[in-house]
Amino acid sequence: MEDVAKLAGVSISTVSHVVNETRPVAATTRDRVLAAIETTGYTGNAIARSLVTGGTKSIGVAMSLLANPHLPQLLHAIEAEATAAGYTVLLGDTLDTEDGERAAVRKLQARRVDGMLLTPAPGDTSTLEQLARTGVPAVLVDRVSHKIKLDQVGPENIQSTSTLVQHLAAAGHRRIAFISGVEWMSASEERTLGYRLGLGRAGLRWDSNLVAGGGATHEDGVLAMRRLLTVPERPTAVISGNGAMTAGAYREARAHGLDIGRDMAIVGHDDVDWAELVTPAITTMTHPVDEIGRTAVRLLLARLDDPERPPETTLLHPTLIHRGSCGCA
Amino acid sequence: MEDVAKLAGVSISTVSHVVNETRPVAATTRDRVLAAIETTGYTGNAIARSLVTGGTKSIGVAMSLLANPHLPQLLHAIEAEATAAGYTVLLGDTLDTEDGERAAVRKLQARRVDGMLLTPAPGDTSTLEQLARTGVPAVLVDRVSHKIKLDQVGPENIQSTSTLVQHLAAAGHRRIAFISGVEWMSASEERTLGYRLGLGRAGLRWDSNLVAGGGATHEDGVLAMRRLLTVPERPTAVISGNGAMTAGAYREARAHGLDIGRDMAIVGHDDVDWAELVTPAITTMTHPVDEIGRTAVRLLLARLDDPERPPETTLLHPTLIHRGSCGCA
DNA sequence: ATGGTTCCCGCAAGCGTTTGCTCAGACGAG
DNA sequence: CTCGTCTGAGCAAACGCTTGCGGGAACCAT
Repeated sequence: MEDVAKLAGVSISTVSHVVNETRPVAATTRDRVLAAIETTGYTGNAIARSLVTGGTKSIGVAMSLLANPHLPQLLHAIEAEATAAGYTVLLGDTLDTEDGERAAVRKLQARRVDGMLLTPAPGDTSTLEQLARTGVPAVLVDRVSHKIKLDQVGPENIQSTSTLVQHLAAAGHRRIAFISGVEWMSASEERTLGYRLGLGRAGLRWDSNLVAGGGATHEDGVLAMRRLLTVPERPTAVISGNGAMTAGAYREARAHGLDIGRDMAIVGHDDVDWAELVTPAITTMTHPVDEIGRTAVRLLLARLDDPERPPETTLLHPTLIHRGSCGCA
Repeated sequence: MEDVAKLAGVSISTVSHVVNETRPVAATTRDRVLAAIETTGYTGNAIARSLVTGGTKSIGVAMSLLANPHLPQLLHAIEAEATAAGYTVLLGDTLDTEDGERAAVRKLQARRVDGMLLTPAPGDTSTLEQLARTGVPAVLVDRVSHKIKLDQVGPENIQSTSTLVQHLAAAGHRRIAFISGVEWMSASEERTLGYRLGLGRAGLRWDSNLVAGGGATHEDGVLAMRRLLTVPERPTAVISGNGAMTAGAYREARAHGLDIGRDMAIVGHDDVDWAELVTPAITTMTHPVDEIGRTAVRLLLARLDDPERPPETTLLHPTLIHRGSCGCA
């Protein structure tokens, strides 16, 4: 910067003002400075800037890099939105454990990020408290909970699952089963709730035999489907609580010789990338992942702008992607 | 920090030395400082530290967040290895375009990362030159090129494709086709090379009718397979150049009523997550993604440690995941 | 001419750490 | 008792930038 100033024949403060457009500079002077910057290849030192301004223009993203099925899309959306606002993204892997989360958050804090996007690990609370205590603005992504007074963004689960039920009911199904997710996740609870809600709206009765699960993996889906196929008056349609389990259920149904779409309708949540590669392609509720990412960043920036604004929870509605596995049409 | 010093009744320089263990401090003094740190809740300011030390203990990762099929695994490995060494990961999305790449690299440089991991966008060179010019240590990940004098890590393509050919030949196939990737990627060239090499080793003749492609998407795979199915004396086995095309080829073959594994063997590269969800499951060469990520970080750290060491290119060998789609067994 | 405005721009004080120098005191040896 | 050695700790100068304050030149109206 000193070199630039010297080359342009001005003081470094003028260079600073030119770079930041922080006070009017005579056109000719500005041009000279700009030229000097060009020839010296000067790149501002964000570190030094941060030291004096107090902000780092960076946000931390703490989530499980492996457990999130939408990570690429989500990160892409976050990165784009952040970059557009002049922010950089720092990564922290929570490993989906309390300890990992604590470590990730600490690390990000030590880096003095201006704010954080966090997908909390199961069972956690202490980290959230620490966040609140240290006053680092944060918004919770994807795993939403009403008992927390923080900004949050996530998919809407109740109505969307209900939609799934109603869609199947409209196609004539009367025995609609549900493969539920792991219990500690509020998303699972909500989807289960939505299932019941949908049944009610469709005028169908809840039958505990038609609910299987409590898992999240491919294998869990296999087992759940296996069990559902043994219940008397077996279901003609199955709704799966998450992407991986949908795959397992799908395989298992086919392994039993069922023609998916005809003998058995299968629909799921989470639009995984292979959903349309299998035959029949899977009908799912697809999450507005991009929108979630962007909204999260926007919420964070809004809070950075006005720390006093009341916490806000945004639920984004999944949309039904109608493909072959539900058998209608 | 000043508060800590005051509270402990020492100078801030002593506090610094206690924190960094950078010079012996009398036990009693140290204890007092430590206690003071505890009660004040002091957390070192990484920003200020960076300003004076010149290093940021951070590395930039510049790649296409969307185009890389292994992003989660790769990022996870990178993050873990970096964190273990006390480094933080900054993200930059190249969008897989020259402009995006340039912007990402610039941004990361402005953040003064100590080094970068880069998956270069197609056709790029200018960014690499700039990197070299500005002297920011970098290692190229996944997309390797021999004409570049930088540290590089990526999958080995020639031998591994050859292995695929030989595997099929050993199962009795004589008409083995190849769906090649896009031309500008060195990985594609290498795989094509490996295909020819494998043919040679298996004592088979190269037949230009059996090479289709020049793409990367699902649709490209569909078209390539469609064409292959029209050649006289049609192939009994197909090797696909990348994951998405494998899916397309698979679908198209099945759409033609072929029983994959019996009528037609299909094997591919890139072990995508749905490879074992389809029936028959797909035999593929799976890339050692974790290893690639870890190695990349290690290479970078080594260079940070000794900037003068000669550039090194590490090729990691994919391994054959034997599943049903090749029909042998 | 002269006082008052307006425009531009330079000065210098930090921002929170690290670190080379320096120094005071304690202790042994001569 | 003096001097050389250590050990332990403080001083102050950077690091590269932002920004409040102040000053000089040019211009206008009187």
